Amino acid sequence: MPELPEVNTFQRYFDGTSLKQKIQEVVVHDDKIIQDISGMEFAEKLQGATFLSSYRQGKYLFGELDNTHNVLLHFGMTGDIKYYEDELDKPKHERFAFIFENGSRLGFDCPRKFAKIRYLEDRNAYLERIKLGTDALRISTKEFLEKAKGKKASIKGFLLNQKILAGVGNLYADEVLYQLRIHPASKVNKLSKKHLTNIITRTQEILQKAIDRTAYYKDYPDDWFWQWRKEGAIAPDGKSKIETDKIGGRTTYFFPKYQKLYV
DNA sequence: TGTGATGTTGAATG
DNA sequence: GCATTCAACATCAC
Repeated sequence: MPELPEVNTFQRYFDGTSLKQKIQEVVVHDDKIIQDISGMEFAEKLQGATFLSSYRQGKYLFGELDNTHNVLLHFGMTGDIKYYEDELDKPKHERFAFIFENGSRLGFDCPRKFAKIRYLEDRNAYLERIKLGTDALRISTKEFLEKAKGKKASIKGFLLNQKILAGVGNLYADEVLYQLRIHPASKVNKLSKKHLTNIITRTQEILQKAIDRTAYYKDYPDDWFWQWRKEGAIAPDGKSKIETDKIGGRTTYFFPKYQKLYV
């Protein structure tokens, strides 16, 4: 699920449900995804605290507490949050939940347990330490071009690198390169300044449109790539067949006849 | 039944 | 030292 538009949608949901209510208790069913401290310590730190606001950078969502500390929610591949009152609505793979004073809960669901939850006293120090890149929606063309300079990596791998820009994942990277007819294995240093400018501009347009549609794929424009992004697909021109390859470490879908390779 | 998945990390490699 | 690649993590669905 969660790339930048999905996490942005989670953020709105979090803001709309979980701010400004005191956390009465935290229940932890499985503390595998809680980093550095035990589930019990996590619960103790949060008991009695209140989320006042949130901050998102790329796929990283931070709940900002009234004591200036932060809770980092990173959703991994299968993380999700759900606010509910009735126990019957508890998500199937809930790993922990905040219980608020009004009795409602914010449950964190995660079947695959690749999510990472952290209690952070100093958010900026953490971001500095992991060298998380500028948010993909906020990066300037200038900074993007600067970071691209001399890079020999594939454009796909470059876009996926969260230290370069934060927020683009496997699906949206394929989407951008399809829309611009650029082969994902093209080398960054073989792409023109014009290409690179188009890439960052189109990336931002796509992410923004996805956000406007609350990351709900069925509402995306008809000509977007995601619906062809599967084995056996035939391009809209009715001729070229889809191909998959491992590029930038991830399974990549593209139309080799339609997307030009620059190497 | 085996395979791969909307992600990240640290170790290995060049 | 730097840039880049790859296996590993845990579970589920096709």
